[in-house]
Amino acid sequence: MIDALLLNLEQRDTLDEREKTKLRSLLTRDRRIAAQEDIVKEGDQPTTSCLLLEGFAARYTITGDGQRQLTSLHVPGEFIDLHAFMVKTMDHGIVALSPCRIAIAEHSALKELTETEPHLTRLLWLDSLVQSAISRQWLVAMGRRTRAAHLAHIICELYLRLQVVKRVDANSFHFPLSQMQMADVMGLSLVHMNRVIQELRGEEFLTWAKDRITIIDWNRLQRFAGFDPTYLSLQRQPR
Amino acid sequence: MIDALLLNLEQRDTLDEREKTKLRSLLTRDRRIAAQEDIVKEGDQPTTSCLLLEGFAARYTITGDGQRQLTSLHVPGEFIDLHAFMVKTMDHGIVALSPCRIAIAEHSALKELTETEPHLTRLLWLDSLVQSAISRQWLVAMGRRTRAAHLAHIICELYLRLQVVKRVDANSFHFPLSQMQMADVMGLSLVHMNRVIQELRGEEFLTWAKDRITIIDWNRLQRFAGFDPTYLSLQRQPR
DNA sequence: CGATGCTTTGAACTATTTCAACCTTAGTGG
DNA sequence: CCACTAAGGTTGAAATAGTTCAAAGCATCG
Repeated sequence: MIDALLLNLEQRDTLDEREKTKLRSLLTRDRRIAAQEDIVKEGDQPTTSCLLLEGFAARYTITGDGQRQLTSLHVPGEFIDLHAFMVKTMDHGIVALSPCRIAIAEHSALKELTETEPHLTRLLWLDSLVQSAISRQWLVAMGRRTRAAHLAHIICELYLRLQVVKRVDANSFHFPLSQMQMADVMGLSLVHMNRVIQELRGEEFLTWAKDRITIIDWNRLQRFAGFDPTYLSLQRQPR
Repeated sequence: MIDALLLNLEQRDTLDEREKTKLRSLLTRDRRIAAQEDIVKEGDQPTTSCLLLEGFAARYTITGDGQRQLTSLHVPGEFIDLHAFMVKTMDHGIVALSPCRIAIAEHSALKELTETEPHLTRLLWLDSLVQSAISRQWLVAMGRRTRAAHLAHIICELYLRLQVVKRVDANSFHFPLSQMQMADVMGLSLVHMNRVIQELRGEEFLTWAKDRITIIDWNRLQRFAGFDPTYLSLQRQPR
């Protein structure tokens, strides 16, 4: 069930059988969530944390005047609210952007893991550090790149994150977000988002139709985006 | 020496004497850095991590076309590159925005701490989670708030973070960043940054002259910024 | 077939950048 | 002490980027 999590962690370090068993025993129950439904709401004080098994999810915040900003996108194999176990109160919501399946871990079991499994603890901590690094790159893209380069950067990043968990097929991947949802990722209006997408299409970096993105020229796209994958920490080494 | 760190951690949970001693023994050497100098460079693979003791520091990334984006600001009591101990290669630089003093911890000692001190490990992890939460709020402000509200939000946040480590004096605090540095925080041109600052001055939310910001009306500023401090996790509770 | 939700387009309006000065302050050497 | 300089702050005006409003196109579903 938790294959995607193992792919994610084993991309960055090696796990022994005992550790894998421990993780499996941590994540027992699973749950299905419909598209557009909240997985966790702002203000919640959950007693469990969720691992995304299938689908796309996002963190979001609604501002006082009702606008929405998505602050991260999540793909299978990522913990989406692991931090709730130390932070206690959710300062943001998490929404399923497509039908999702999640596995659930009790906070008491996570706390016990930090007491008895220092290596696994470090790897889960690393997972949250990679998520931080992603947020920083999003800030760079939002603040100092052109909108087209910002979008290209997001697509490069998703391509690699999805590749790790075997959700990439040749040069294409399933990507079910609407242009409005992407506008909420990039902080743009829907109209402008549409024009930015057309810019990438026009330059023939990619095709994007229905629910599928296909990269036409990875190297050119990467160069255009100013994308450097260092921040994803994708090398396997002892941590 | 590490008083600011203790203020930071004890704001969120209680520490016993043994733990405080452990932290003191971790952070031995200290170092001074001149303003505008790099504390860590992008691409470095440090074998130590730094705690900021005095001054203002920032993470930054330079884009391909030479523009700079600051992705976080740091005040005394915060670890600035704790993550390097698991992430190995720095994907961004860290610069001293004013003269800084830092304390240094060996990665080997930090790793040992994760093996023997689960409670302290969780608190350091929490510190990195709060930094994540801050990045997310910056994304919201950059994407969906007016520029004036974005600036107001940053100031509200700094006010509380500085208050925790006793760097606030009544309603004012020392703030040595130039308008160009602030423009690099907000992803704006210098000219526009200047106009946004004048907007907050004009509304009499604050005064900002020389190196000092004074809040005139905290409640009005907070309301204008759409600021909700939940994300800073400032309540003391067992973690 | 009609309804619904997402995408695309045009045009007017607003926000932001860029360029080019000028102003103010603090420090430096004569 | 004063003239000079450098760095940061402020201003105006033209150019570019992004939003808003309004409408039309295009699939999918019952």
